[in-house]
Amino acid sequence: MKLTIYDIAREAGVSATTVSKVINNKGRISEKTRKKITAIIDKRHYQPNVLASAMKGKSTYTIALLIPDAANPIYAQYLKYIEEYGQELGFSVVMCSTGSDPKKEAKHITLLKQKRVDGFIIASFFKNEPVLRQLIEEEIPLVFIAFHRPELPVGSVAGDDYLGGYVATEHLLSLGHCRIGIIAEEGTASGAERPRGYEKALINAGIEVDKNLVITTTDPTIEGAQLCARELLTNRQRPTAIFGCNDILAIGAIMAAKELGIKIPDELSIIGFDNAVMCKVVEPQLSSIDIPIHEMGRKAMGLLIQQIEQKDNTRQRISLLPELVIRQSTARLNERESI
Amino acid sequence: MKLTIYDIAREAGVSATTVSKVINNKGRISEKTRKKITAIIDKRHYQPNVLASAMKGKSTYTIALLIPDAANPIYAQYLKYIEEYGQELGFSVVMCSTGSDPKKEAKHITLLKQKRVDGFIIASFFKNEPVLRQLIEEEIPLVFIAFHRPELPVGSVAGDDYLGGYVATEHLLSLGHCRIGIIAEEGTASGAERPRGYEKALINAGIEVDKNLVITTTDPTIEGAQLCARELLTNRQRPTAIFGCNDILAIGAIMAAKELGIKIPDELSIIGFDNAVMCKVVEPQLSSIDIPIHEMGRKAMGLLIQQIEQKDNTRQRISLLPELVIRQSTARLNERESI
DNA sequence: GTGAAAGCGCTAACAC
DNA sequence: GTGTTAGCGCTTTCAC
Repeated sequence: MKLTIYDIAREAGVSATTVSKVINNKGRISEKTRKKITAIIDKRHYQPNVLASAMKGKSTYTIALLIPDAANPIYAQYLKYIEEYGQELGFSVVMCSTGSDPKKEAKHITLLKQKRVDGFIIASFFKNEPVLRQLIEEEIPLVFIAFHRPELPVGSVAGDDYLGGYVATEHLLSLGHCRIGIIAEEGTASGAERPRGYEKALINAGIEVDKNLVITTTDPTIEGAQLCARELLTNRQRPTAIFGCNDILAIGAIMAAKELGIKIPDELSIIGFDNAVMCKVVEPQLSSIDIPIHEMGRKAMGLLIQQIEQKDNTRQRISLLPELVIRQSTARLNERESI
Repeated sequence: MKLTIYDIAREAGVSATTVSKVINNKGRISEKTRKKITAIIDKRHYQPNVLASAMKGKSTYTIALLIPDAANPIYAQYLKYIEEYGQELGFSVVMCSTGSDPKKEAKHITLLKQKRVDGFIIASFFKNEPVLRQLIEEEIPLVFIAFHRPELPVGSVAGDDYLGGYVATEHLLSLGHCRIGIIAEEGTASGAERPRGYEKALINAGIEVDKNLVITTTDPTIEGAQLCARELLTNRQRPTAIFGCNDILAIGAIMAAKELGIKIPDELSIIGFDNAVMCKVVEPQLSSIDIPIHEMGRKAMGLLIQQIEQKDNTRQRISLLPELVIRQSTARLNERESI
């Protein structure tokens, strides 16, 4: 703890400068002194103080990840993979749960700027526009994950939510379903794109979008979705399929169907989105749209590091392709039942 | 970014010291200069450089949380609540996934010591004993969450796993089950305590522990547990109840039962541990043992902050009481079936 | 090849 | 009440 570069220098009979050069592989050092110094460093378990070197303009090798809710399994996965890649590169990641609250967002950003983190990854969305613009203006390395903001000069990587919504709906369509309900989540970026894909797929199939079949909820929990689904399923003309814009929403729909004695998939097909672990656990197992989260996490971290290290100005927008995963919750429309 | 305390001092026509004192509420400053200085700080959006003040021996207001796997929903919850409380107190938390790998553990600790984090919270367990002892020796603030190490002078907060195992087993016993299988996880702290509770409950009930009914797995996934459960259920004399030492393990058992056409809870009762969200999603809904994770997270953070701020030496060991949550996967033993 | 000196932005004695 | 000075541990010219 109290061991400094001077202690090492003294023991090696050289100056602190020389030791610093050895540590950072800079300048010309004779093989002999280099060996001697590294030997002493090892012996004493000397570890340079990152704070001090950061003070001299070097990086802190720390980045911040802002996510709405760390306990949400999907976000937890982003965190995992971002951290995993960061670790390989020698970066630490500080995790910030914002609870989607603009005040907390601002508080975190302020604090972390004071701590001189090298950059930020913002997941899913960000409400505090002024703070965001400030970040961009100050040219602090910044990357979005799980959403795009095409109008902003910020790199981003996300699953293609629009396409995912399209694919999910098309799957249902291909099974003969025409009356397809959708439960969407309000206020998130994906909450807008996925329904757009849904609408597009319907229109392409020559089906008019029925507003009675579209529900948007502000309570994206199983219970909240269950409520929505109940509404959908007690319609005079109930849908034969439901697209839940994420797996939680879809599971809420499964719950509602069970409650109402509606058989899945015989009388009702349900598809989710995200392909979370839960899909394999519910009964029936939930068909879903898989997003390559691992790849997203690494790509986002990669983008950020690029900005940090090379002062690189290219801002990429990366969309990763979703994939349909068919399980037991979707089936061909049973003509007799559909009446 | 480039605004320093000197810029503020100059603008206010005072010295940097005075500004520093205002910021830290130290020494005597006239109300007039204080007002003037704070006004300028606000106007210029000046934010002190935490690195620089940390260099002068102050804290970094950053702590590290080491967990085996960030994507595990249970750990993600610890993270969430620790971060939440930390934030209230002005602390950032850097998240480290160790993958239970001693090398990674060491790498993280080394790096974070270089970054002068104020302290560490280690979750679930820690393999690298030498590194751990080093940490203790250096008197770096340290707290364990989700496990105890009574022989070490380290504060810790955990659910009472022993009691939890006892309660789970007793619940099964009270329903008339005598042949109770258990699927445990190898290598974790809770992986040892929960089975101990199970054994104690059996012994108290006058039932001998049958080693054929105890399985320990190194693969704590649904699939891994499914394998174990299959083994248990294809025994010549199969158990009438299974205690999964965590919910994932219990869900694996549910899967195995379904696969073998064994009805739950009519022919087989299953209980899990942790009371994760998944319990409500599986069919039948899983009885489980609830651990007050929120409280654990806050208590752990509180313990750590105490050590950091007050150089407090009392090392508390806090055990939080688990609670039985009965759902649909456990039922009274059907005498006819039990033969 | 190596070292002396200056300074990153801040705080803590210790004057005044 | 306020300022001067020194220094945290490191890196970086620039001189030798």
